[in-house]
Amino acid sequence: MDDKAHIRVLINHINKDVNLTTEDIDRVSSVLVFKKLNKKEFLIEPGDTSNTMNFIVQGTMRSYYLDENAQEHTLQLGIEEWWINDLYSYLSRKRSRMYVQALEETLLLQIPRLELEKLFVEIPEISNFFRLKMQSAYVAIQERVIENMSDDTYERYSNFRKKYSNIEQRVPQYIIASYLGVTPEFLSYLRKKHSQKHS
Amino acid sequence: MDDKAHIRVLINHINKDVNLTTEDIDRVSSVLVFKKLNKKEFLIEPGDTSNTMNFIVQGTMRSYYLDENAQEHTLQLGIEEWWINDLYSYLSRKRSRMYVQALEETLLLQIPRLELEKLFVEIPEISNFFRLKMQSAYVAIQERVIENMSDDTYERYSNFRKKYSNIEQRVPQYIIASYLGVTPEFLSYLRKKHSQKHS
DNA sequence: TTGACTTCTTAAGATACCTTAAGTTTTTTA
DNA sequence: TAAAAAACTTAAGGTATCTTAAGAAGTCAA
Repeated sequence: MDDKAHIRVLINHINKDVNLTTEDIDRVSSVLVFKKLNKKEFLIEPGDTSNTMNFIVQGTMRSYYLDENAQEHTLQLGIEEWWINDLYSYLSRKRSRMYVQALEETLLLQIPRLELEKLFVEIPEISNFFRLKMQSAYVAIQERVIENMSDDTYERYSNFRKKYSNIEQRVPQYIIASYLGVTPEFLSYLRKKHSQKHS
Repeated sequence: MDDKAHIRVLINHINKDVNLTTEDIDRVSSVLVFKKLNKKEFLIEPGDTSNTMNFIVQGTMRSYYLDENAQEHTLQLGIEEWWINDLYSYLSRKRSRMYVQALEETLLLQIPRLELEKLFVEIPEISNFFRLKMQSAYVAIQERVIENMSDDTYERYSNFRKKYSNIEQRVPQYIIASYLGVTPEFLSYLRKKHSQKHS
């Protein structure tokens, strides 16, 4: 796939929610930046400030942070046609405490923040698109708070597999454990317990 | 305090983040609705769809839901000059699974959704204001996911007291427990343990 | 293709948190 | 102001999850 085709993927993605004119598309295309990351390479590290919106064209990404005991906690996972970022840093203009990392060789399309703010003024549909994205990000994360508080771990694991069946196969178990908030040992124990029960 | 003074509180609140002209203020004021709730009265119950943005002029509110074991889980608390809602229902136009309830006699100023959408078009500053609110709601809830995953319960309780020192005194312990995701008994045990250590 | 590294599993002992139940204190209501 | 209701505490016993440690399996790099 060449650059134009990659850009087309992003444009189609946006056009699922709003309607861009041909001029809009050209204008948006003009501010896009490609970024290629090797496996395990970081897009953002603690201390950085996020200055771009990042659309995954190809690959797998995650965001995570280290707690005071140097334990990893995965906040977000993403594959093709997902947005990945530390929105806290991007929105607040403060330094990130997170890592945003490629789990495979990954190709991103980035929109620099200052360009995006111009686009918001020039193209209301772009503003609407990101408002919608923001809303679904909020709803998704609230969903997560609710799930973390109520369901038991195995149920959360099941839900995760249902919801992210496409991601689950591409991500190591220990990262899924760190997403669910348990140790890899315990997740392994649960998996065994349940596979025995259902066989 | 009379109605005009109450409206002034909301306008001042908005004007901390953006700048409304006198006409803007009149226009906004014209769509506001007062709503009074008795202690324990519900603003939203499961099955309802949220159709308003709700600003607390006076009182205390919380949103919570019941899990499959009929356990309460408090998602949001709010006092004077906070917004309270089930944003999931408001944004998605779907039925809520939550309760939004007054913990004291409470006075709200409401903006109906359809009116607000008109305001977004007429007054860009209002649109900006709610975009900012949306962003800080997102950042706050992400903060909460992070905290729930890393810190131990007592630390989360301490953080809660620091962050919401004004709220903590007005809300029963069992609601704080349900916000932190532990049983009231365990929170009570932690409180004792620590008060002994620090005396 | 082998060695080195990364990921996954197993298991024993430890701990945080829950459940139940009962008693005490505080707040609300009549 | 008494009675009822709501909220808080205490304690014993139970369970979910963690920690540590070691080995097995899978993947990557020379």
